[in-house]
Amino acid sequence: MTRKTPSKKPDSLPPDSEAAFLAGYDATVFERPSVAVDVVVLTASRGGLRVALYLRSEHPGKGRWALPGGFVRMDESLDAAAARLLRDKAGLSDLFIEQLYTFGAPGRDPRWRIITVAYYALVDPRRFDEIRVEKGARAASIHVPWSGEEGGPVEVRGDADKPLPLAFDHAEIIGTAVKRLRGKLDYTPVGFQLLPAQFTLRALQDVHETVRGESVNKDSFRRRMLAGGLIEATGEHEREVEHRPAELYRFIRRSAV
Amino acid sequence: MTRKTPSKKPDSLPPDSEAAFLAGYDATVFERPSVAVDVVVLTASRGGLRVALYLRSEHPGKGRWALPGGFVRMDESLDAAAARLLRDKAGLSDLFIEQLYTFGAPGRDPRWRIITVAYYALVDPRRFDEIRVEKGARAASIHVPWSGEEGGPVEVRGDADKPLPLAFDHAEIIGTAVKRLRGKLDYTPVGFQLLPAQFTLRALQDVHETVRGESVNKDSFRRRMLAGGLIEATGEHEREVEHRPAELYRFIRRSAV
DNA sequence: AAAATAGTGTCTATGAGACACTATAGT
DNA sequence: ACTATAGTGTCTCATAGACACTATTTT
Repeated sequence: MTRKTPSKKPDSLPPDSEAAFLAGYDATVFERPSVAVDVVVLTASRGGLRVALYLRSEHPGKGRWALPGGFVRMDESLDAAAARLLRDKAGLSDLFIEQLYTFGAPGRDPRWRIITVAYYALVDPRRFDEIRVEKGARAASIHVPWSGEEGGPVEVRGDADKPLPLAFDHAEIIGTAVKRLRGKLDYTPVGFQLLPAQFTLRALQDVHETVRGESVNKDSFRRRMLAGGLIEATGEHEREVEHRPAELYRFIRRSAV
Repeated sequence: MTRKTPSKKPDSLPPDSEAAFLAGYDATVFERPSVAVDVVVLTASRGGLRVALYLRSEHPGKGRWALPGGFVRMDESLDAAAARLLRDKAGLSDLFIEQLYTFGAPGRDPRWRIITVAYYALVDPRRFDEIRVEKGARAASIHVPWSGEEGGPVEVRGDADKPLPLAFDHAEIIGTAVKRLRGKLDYTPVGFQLLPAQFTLRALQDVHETVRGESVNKDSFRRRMLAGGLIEATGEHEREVEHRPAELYRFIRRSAV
């Protein structure tokens, strides 16, 4: 890692000049923010949207719940850092994961300046429940106080619907993830990431209703999904249900066209 | 600015524990990436999409063209840094500006680790052309080698369609901005940010066609825009044109509902 | 048989595209 | 009068919602 020596540091420069730009450049050699990555691990089931949280046992944010996160290493990309944290803290890999937004308000961490690049990951409920239960890990249900894609912070609740206090600006980060997910649901194949490999149309509809926070028209939904060319029937049917078993479908990954 | 002293640094910790998290935390006291902000200033006219670029006069990237950018100060938010850079480097303020994506590949800057939070700003062609012409400022036209919202790097060209070499990963950053703009055009009032306060429906259609890179149906477009409730007629008409003058419209900012 | 959900067929309302037409400016 | 663009009316087609109906499993 080579560092530019802070030799060139002119006092007066014409504003907006390239030289002024480079002067500002050198200044950061002395003081830099820390850069972290936080991951919003989301799942959807009939009970609603859930997120993986960890209880902070030390200050700051002691006694509050936080997203899995950590600092970016100097030799890894942001995507790699997110994948590493997901693996180390939640024991999950090979998930859909995407960069969400970067949060950098000066006071968001009381210690010093920490800029966090937030990611969100999607996982089906079965794998979500398999998250290694380490000290303090918990699946919290998300309550969205806004409708549509307005955005804003959310509330999370634990067992018995008890509200969980969130550390830092994590309520806003989770809210941003929900907003993004709602926006992508209709136009991308993101919904399938919240389901196991095989699923019924009803399960797919449940996912859409859970994410959007409102019910959708059953007939239209079925037609749209079947006409979309993104799923195909497996020929198999679900078993051990108390009613007529539905056919199982699988998601077709868009092949190279 | 208080710094946690690097006193606590245990050698062996149970993996995935909170203590391990905090150890990783302390490590960053010693080595941190720099954090920059780059702004993609976009405008649309019948000639196509254009972006504001600056010639780099020093290494790295000497002789190449770069987005206006600079380092985030320790006491300002990311949004504030973007607004400051837009004002100082392009002389523009009060524009639509939004965070785009954060680029952090380890090798993207050959000097040392620089993570850049990219923003994009939209401006109408008249104001774009008013950008203070300082040393090296230039409006480059964007050529998009992909269709729809596939994404990927773009090419930029200067006068006489001469290709301009871009510094760092700025071709990818501009491509990401174009992709985002295309995605938002149909579902948000973002198109109006590329027009002056009063505009004709034809001008609005030009903006959509320029951004999307393909022609749209005239009748349907007019109906959609008029039915959308986002614009209203001013009663005035354009003047000094070689044909029937069109009515001028204005964008209605969504009032609190 | 009753209950519950899966899955199908048909009608209707809405909105986009296509096309034909009229209107109004400059030359 | 001719040309270019603005703006309107109407037809058709595709799709979403609504509703009624049939199908298949467990209890």
